[in-house]
Formats: sequence, C-alpha cells, structure tokens
Amino acid sequence: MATVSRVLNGSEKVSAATRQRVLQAIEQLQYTPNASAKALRSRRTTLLGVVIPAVSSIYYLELLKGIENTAIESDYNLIICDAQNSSLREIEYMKLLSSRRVDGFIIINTLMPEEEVAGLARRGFPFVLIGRVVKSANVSSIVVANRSGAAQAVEHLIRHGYKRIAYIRGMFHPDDEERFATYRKVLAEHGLSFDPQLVERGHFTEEGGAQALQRLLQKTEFSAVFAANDEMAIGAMEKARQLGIRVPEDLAIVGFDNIRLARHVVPGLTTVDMPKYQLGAMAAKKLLETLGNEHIVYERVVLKTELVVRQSCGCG
Amino acid sequence: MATVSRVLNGSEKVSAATRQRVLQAIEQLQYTPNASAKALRSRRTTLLGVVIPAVSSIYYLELLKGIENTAIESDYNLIICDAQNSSLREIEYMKLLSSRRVDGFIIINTLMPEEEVAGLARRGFPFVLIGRVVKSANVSSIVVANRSGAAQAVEHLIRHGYKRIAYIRGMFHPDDEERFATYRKVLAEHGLSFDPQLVERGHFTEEGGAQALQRLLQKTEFSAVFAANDEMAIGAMEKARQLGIRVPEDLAIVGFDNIRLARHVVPGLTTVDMPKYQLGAMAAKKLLETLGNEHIVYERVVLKTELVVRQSCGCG
DNA sequence: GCCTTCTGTGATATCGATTACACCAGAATC
DNA sequence: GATTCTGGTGTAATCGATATCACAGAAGGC
Repeated sequence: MATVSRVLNGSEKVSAATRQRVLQAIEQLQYTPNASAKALRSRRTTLLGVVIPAVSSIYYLELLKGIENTAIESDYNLIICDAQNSSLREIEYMKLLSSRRVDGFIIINTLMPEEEVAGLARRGFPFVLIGRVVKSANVSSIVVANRSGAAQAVEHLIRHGYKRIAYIRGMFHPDDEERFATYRKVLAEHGLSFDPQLVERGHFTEEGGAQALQRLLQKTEFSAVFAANDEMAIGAMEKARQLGIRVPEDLAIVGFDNIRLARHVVPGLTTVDMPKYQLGAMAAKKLLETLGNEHIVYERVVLKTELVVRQSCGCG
Repeated sequence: MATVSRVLNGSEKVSAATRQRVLQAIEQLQYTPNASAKALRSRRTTLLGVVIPAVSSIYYLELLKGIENTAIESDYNLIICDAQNSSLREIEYMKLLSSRRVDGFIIINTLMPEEEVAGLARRGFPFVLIGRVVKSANVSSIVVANRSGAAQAVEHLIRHGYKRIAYIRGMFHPDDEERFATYRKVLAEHGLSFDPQLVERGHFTEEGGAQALQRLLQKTEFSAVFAANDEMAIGAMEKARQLGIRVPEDLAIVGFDNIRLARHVVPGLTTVDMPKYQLGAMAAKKLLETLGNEHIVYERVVLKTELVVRQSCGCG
C-alpha cells in the first residue's frame, strides 16, 4: 500500500492519525520491508561490492574495516569477494556483482589488465580503485605515496652508511614497480650504481622473501635488504636467522606496509607505514560521493606514508 | 521474456535454434539478469549474512575465508557486518539483514543474550552459530573443544612441574567460562588447590593481558600463566619483558587460538591451536545444507583442538 | 453559496524475472 | 481425413515497494 511506503520513507504528507495506525500495524505484523522489491523499483540496492585479491592477508583487514565503517554510516552494506589472487576470478566477480546491481564497486589492488578496467569505466560502472592507477580511463584511485615511502626507506639506509642494498621485489604489481623505480632513483641520486645482481623477486609472502634472500646470498654480497612488503621482509629475516646471519649487525632489513607483525618480530622490523584504515575509508567516501552526484569528479588521492624506525635496520 | 528465462535456467524445453538466437541476443545487448527481480520472484537472494563482533581481529580472517570459500562454491555471496563488539549493533544488523532477505545467517561469537538468539530461532530464521551454544533453542552450532583444549594446556604445564598457575580470563564470554571451568577442574584433578588470587580478567586484547599480568604480580607469586587467548598471552609476555621477567625461565606462558603472531613472537608462544578455517567452512556447509532441505537437523559440531608446544612454556 | 486550492488517501502502473497456462503447428494415431 | 498428442513458444499473473495520478473532502476566497 502506498501509505505504508509514505510512512516509512520520511512522510511527505501523512496525517498523524494514519501514521500511528500504520506503525501499529507494522509492529503487530512484524512487517519487514523487502529490500529486493525496493531495489527493483528504485534501482538502488544500497550495496557496495568489494573485490579483494585474497582475504587471507592481514594487510586487508584494516582496509576492510575502513570501508565497512564508512559505508555503514550511509546505510550501505558490503558484499565481499575474495578473488584468491586470480584476475580471472576478479572479472567473474565483477560480473556477479553487476548482476546483483550493486550501486558501486571498490576494487583493491586489482591484477586486472588495464584494458579490462578501462572497459568497466566505459560501461559506466561507478567504482573506485585502491592501490592502482589506470591512466587511460576515467577512474578515481586511492593510493599510497609509494615513491616517497620507498625513498624514505632507502635514504634512511644510505644515510646510515649502507652502500650495497639489495631489493626484494614482489610479483608484477604496480606498487612494486613504483617502489623499485624509486629504489633505483634514490641510489643514483646518492652516487651509488645499480647492480642487477642485487634484485630478486618473491610472491609477496614470507616464503617468497626467504627464498629471494637465499638466491641473493648465493649471487653476491650486501649489507642491507629493502623488501617490497613486510611479509617478504619478515621471511628474509627468518631465513637470515636460520643461516646464522645476525640482523641487524650482519644484515639490515627494511620492509613496507607496517603490518601488525612488524612490531612483534625480533628484532622489530623497520618499515614504511601505510595508512590502511584511511585508504579504505577514503575509497568508500569517494565512491559514496560519486553515487549521489550527477556530475562526477574523478581524482587520484595519494596518502602519505611514514618511516617507522625499529631495530632491524640497526639505526635505531 | 519467458524463453530467455528458460534458456538461462537450465533449459526445460527450448529448441537448439531459439537457444542460439537468445544467447546471441544476450551477447549483443550485454544483457545481465537482475538479481533483485529474480530474488523478488523466487524468494531467494543467494546471499548469506555474516555478523562478526569486530573485523579488526585477525582471528576472524581465517574464519571468514572458510565461510567465503564454501559459500561461493554454491554461488552464494556474503554480506559482512561488523558489530564492533556491541550486541545492540548485532541486533540492528540482524534486522537489516532480514530486510535484505538473506537466505541465512552465520553469527560469530555472538554477545547477544540467549533470549534474543532463541527469538530468532522461533521466528524461523535459518542460521548457524559459531563459537556459541544456546541450549534453549533449536540452533546449530559449530564450536571448538574448549574443554579439551584448555585441559591440554593446563595439563601440559602441570606435567612439567608448574604448581602455581595463574589464569588470565577474558570478558564474560562462553568460551572463557568453559576454559576457566576446565582450568579449575584440571587443577583439582591433580590435587592442586584453586587460588582466586591467581585469576585476573582482560579484554581479550594485548593491552588487557599486559594489565592483567601486572595486577597478578602485585597480588601473589606464580611460575606460569595460562591466558584465555593469544592476544592476552602476548600482551602478558611483553609486559614481562618490560619488567625484566624472563620467559620462560622465570615465567611460563601459554595461550589459546594459535593466531599467526604466536609463531613469531620471541619466545614462540605455546598455545592451543583452533581450526579456524574449518570452523568457518563447517558453519557455511551446515547452513547451506539446511537451506536446501525441508527437514532440518539441528546439531552441535565440536572441532578438535591441538596443543602447539613452542618455547614460551619452557617445556620444548 | 459557488468555485478554487489544498491535503491526504486509495487505485494503478511499474521495475524484471519466473511460472502457470494457453495456444499452435506438425507429428502420430485410428 | 479427423482426432489426439506433443514439443515449443508467447501471454499474463505474480513477487513487494514506489511513484504517479485521480479523487474525495476540507478549507479558504470572492
């Protein structure tokens, strides 16, 4: 009935008497409005789709919390999809979510090819990227200052006298590209030559970091390691311990992300702090803004990082 | 059009020719079925609601992963709600989710009063509890063997000669009650008297564990601590370090949960492993079963725990 | 007292997929 | 050749909330 709808959705013109009667009936019948019907008619689901590369990583918890808390303030709920590190599954999920007619998407650290993302933008899906910038398309992105963050880390090591600094890369990810490029740039700025022997890759995991360190040790000598994320830095640290290499005396280690573990490992991991909660909150805020407005402003928000000095770099 | 529906939902009777034409049209028009309409008509959303006390805790990540992976196999998506440790918010969310007509709920470590849970059951909501048993209602629960887990921990300490074993409780949670009761029971079984001076409470957080240890130290003497969860155990461990108390030489510490951190702190935390992924997966499986069947079997599934001995108990 | 202007309320169409039902062509049966 | 059957297709009702419209009755103006 129309009047019920009027009562529920901010009364336009309902008399106090009927409002009372309606509310009473609602109470008695334990009536709960049907969101599907509402969504069908109003063309809004008040749902946001969140695509995460892998729920398993702690890294994403804070992000998620930032998104959730911001979304719920505007009465939006989240459908969370775990792509299990597969860009194919990401695309599958995007289809599924668009079938569910979510009002918008937040896509975290996507592995999708640029063309795929641009395609989504062209089809008019409202979405915001976290941790990825796509220049060829009209998209809003929330990212951290990878360049300045990596620069902080490498400069810190150089300032404290380290000259041969190895770098453990991740696997083909834009964040990694930027951090690696900065590593090279900072070396050059300080008159240090770049040695490709000093670079290895891992899968952003502890295991990957441990293996990368081992390969590096077989190839050459160095006194410091900068890893593209904390997981790999911690993996490298454990491998070093196993091999009897003292950290930081024999080998300084610096990571990136400042995950919770970084504070607890021994020695404490020096790392670049990333405002994870903020990243999620900003993305949700930006997305919700664009949903309301007719006129959309695409923008790239870059959040500042901060170097957290602990013991693993030996500079404490 | 009816034929399109027939093509999409496992053709009953459609000729190969028309099927082709329909599929081609779908392709051309980039047609995506509207899940809201489907849900409205079929009275099924293929959505599950998940209510978590607080997304912030790492503990829940593995759980979530177990739920998600199991749900997606049956084409169910998850709406995740973070109750921020408030049972009022839990109830709010339950209303919201039932308005969204989710097909079922998974309620994790709920703080809701028993009557509230029983009420949900009476109203016929299909749901499964994780980490909570409600005897007065027809509900399925997936829990861990708190009693045998706590017994493993305490017996391990007693077997290795510890006599004054302190216990750090959490805040009014069924898990905690069971673990505490078991602590007392095991002490009694081994002829050790229970000393209320040896018990303090924390908020299941590191900070809480640290403060509880401090209060304990002011009251009495003891050589071992069993904490109701790892977070508190780790907090206590750090507090001990700050106070110059050596772990495990001066003080043995044992936790519960086996969170990822437990392996990384120094000394490694001896703890009771909880099959977190399994817990989530079983809950989702159980829920999906009940959704299909007319005839529902309520059951309580108890998953086994396992003591993981590391260095913090000094028995390695 | 007649006409206009509100104000509040019920009736109706709509969103898009599903489903029961009607229908029709062509095959099968007598 | 007339009748029955069957596989395939279109028609229309339905799910529940909302938006538009129409209309009854009250209030106000001349």
